[in-house]
Amino acid sequence: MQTDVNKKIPARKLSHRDRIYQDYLTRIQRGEVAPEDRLVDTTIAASLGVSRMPVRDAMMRLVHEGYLTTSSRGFKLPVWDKKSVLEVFELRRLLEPRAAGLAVQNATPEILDALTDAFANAENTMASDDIRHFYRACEVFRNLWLSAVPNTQLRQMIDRYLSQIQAVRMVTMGDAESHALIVAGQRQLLAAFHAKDSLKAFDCMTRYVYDGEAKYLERV
Amino acid sequence: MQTDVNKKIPARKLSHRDRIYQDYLTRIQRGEVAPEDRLVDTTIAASLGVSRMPVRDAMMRLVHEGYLTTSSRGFKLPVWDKKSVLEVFELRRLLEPRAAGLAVQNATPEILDALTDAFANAENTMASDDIRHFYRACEVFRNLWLSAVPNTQLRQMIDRYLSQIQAVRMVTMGDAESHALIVAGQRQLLAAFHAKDSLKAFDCMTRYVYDGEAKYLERV
DNA sequence: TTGCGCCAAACTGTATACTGTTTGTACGCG
DNA sequence: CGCGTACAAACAGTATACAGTTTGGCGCAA
Repeated sequence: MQTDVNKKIPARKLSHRDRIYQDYLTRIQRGEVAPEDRLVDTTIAASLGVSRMPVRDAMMRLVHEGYLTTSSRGFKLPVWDKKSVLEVFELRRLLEPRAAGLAVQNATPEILDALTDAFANAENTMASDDIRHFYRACEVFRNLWLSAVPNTQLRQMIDRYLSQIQAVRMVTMGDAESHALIVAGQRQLLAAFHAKDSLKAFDCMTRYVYDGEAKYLERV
Repeated sequence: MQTDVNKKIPARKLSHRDRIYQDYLTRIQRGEVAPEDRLVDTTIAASLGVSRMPVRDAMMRLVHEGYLTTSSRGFKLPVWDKKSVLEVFELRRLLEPRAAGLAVQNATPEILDALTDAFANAENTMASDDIRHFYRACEVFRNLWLSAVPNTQLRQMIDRYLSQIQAVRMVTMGDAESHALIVAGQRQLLAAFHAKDSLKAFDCMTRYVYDGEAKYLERV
């Protein structure tokens, strides 16, 4: 099919496979894929006007990274049982406080400013009707402080499991109480960043994760 | 080509892709792939009597998991710079002490026995001429106590980065001093397991990782 | 109506082919 | 002898085809 649309531009480095991977990764991370959706490579390929192979490659990569599962009838979102979610909370308690502390030590003024803006945005959209919008603001805030973590390996690990438990976060995102908790945690973390207080960042990240776990346990 | 050798046996669940993946994963983990080796899908496919696709799938999976890199001329082992290695040591300090503590609490008598045997094996082969043999014994010991970690997510994370820095471990495995350090660490950990002392396991794992890092820094 | 089995469609895994790109090399020009 | 260029081979990405397997539904019988 039409694979040679714009071959003249050498800046076009990304292959179909990588673009499809990125596309569906962000879709999954944004919660735009429903648990009942069945992602079938042939269907997606037809809709994109490419062959099955690059779609298949992208889907299988997502499977290996834990974002999808393959169940002999299309790719689907994995179901996270309570045990796995609690295990991830334990991981978060181990990694994120340290990451926050390191990020504080490493944050540039630009990141600080961006973080301040992102927090204001999240705070404003907290009471918004559109939960999705609030969620996106939180995502921006998180990605910002994570970008200041100098330990690349650590950052990638956090990135990985955080987006995997996306569906779970949607669950606890339902009520206003959780929103207030999240924004309060962000506020404290932001204060720690401004104060260059890495220990405070460590502590408030610890509390933040614990609070999140408690909220999750409240709602099953 | 011959894909239908033994289709009658329904237990034969593994696809070519998965078998090739497993095969090369263990080869990489065992250090049987040299840094200068170039793994080319067509060549491997020809040698295995299968088509390029399953080999390619397996290689790309290994790439995405960090075991290989794709450099426009075959797949090769990734080069780990000092910074990345130190970052992984930081990760290990965060995760492995906790994992060891949990493993102690969760270890069954069978695992304890196996661990004792594995330690004896490692101790015996320490002075052996065959470094590879000693290394394998250490691998067995490590996999054993890791198998007792109840937190699956945590275990998988440790598994992932540990085998990635395989090449690095080969570096520090060179001298007898390191061997003694490793065996001493294993002895203490084993004692903690027998004493059901999870805090001791936590502490001695912490020291073990620190010692490993120091040894690495000695040898650049 | 319910249970059983069969069949067609859906889907996965693999094979093969083709295209575009990169790399190594050898030849020609300076 | 050095340097650039062009050509061939190697290799990655994608397309297409096909076989084997699973699934869901339909018909038939109890």
